[in-house]
Amino acid sequence: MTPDVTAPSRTTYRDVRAAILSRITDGTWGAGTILPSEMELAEAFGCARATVNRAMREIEEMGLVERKRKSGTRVRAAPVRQARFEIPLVGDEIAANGGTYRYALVSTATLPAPDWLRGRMGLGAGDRVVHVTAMHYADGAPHQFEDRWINATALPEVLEASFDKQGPTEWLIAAVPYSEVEIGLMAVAAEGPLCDHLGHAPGAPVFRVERTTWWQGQAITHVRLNHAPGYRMTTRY
Amino acid sequence: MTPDVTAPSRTTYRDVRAAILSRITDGTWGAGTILPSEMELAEAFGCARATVNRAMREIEEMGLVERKRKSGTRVRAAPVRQARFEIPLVGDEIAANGGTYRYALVSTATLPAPDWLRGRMGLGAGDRVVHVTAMHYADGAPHQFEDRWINATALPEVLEASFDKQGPTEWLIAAVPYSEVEIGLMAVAAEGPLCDHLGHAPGAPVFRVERTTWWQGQAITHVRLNHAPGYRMTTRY
DNA sequence: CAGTGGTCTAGACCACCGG
DNA sequence: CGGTGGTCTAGACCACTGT
Repeated sequence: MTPDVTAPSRTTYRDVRAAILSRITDGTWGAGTILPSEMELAEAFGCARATVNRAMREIEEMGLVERKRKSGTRVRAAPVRQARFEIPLVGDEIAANGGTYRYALVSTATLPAPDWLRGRMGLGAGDRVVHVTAMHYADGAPHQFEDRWINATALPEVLEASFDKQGPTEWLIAAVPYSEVEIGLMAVAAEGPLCDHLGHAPGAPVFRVERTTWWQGQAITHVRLNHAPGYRMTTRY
Repeated sequence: MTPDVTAPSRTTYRDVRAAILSRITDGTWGAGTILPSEMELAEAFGCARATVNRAMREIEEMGLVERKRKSGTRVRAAPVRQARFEIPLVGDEIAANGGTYRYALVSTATLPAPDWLRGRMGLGAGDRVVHVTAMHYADGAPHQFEDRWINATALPEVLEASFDKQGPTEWLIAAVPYSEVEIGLMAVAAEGPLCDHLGHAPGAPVFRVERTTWWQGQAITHVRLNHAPGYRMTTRY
């Protein structure tokens, strides 16, 4: 047997995905087009149907097509655009950008949960929380002001924790397994301690990330991450 | 043969995924743990390795585990948290919240690309752009001020387009196949026409989504979507 | 080198749903 | 009803990488 010299490796699901994607993005298969069935594509590409299926599932997940049994796969008119943003630890984010990270605890206190927090976290009247504020610096300049509340009823260990050297985020990661998270992004006006710590003028626009974390149905922590002027959250897709 | 009355259907990849997830989220498999190999899990769950593989791939995609050949699957210490935000058409977003949507064109103009835009979009000195500004209302109240620039050199049809009744986003979706997008989120201070249209006081914090769209290596459009006070972008995961 | 994940295959059965 | 996607299987080969 003379082996096939041009030895084309098998068709991979990446090949199929790329081929289909390019037909969609170059307009060959415009919005509303029904794509050939998986069987037909498998034959056309010379591969198994499972391979086409995986390619198609990924394209569907990207939001470019809509799949339904019997009716087939249709190119979406208005792609469900979804952007993915990485939510790294602030220290990692700064290091990734080549900066030097520094952490500084500002304050800690244990107190009954204020009303607005009880609503957010679904706490009862008797629940106590630990309130931590801290600063994160990049290359010596203020980068983020962290304002965090931790449910001491659900997580009594927090009463023993010190956040002198280690930020509350790191402590929580070690203390609590994976959890459900609700994130909100917004623009707010700088006021109070925020101005002092971030060097904002009062009323200046602050980019804020608000995050509430739940574990097994209980709210564990609520945090406001307030960013220094000029901060942008970006992504490509 | 008496058929199995309790007829357990086969183990699906969802079953496997749920089982593994619960062991991770309840702390049974804490951060750093090396999970059993796919073969072992397949045997344990009584299913094919491909089924375990699919479950594991999805868990990996959620950012909970890290997989490497030979070394196996390890539970991440600091989960690469990635939040997915839906980026719907503003009209759809308002309708989804039960509001009434209204669109109003504010201005259009054709002009040479200003310097800052040439940088963003990679345009040459001679390139012309169409500048469109428009308002989006929810239940009659200002919701979003859109400030968009479209590359007329790459997309000459835009010169004939009217944005009286239809927003530029809708027009672009119909005119350009799927494209690559760069998104930035930020907080800025309200100024100029923004104040008038959104009802912000000058200097008030504005949540802005900036988006640049590319198609086949060419920048097609750059848009700033400025939101009315109180706007939040939220997601859960 | 050997173990782990990465992927493909050929075949099968099933669930859904449009005509 | 019949076609389409959804999924599982058993087996195989491969690519990477720790030891």
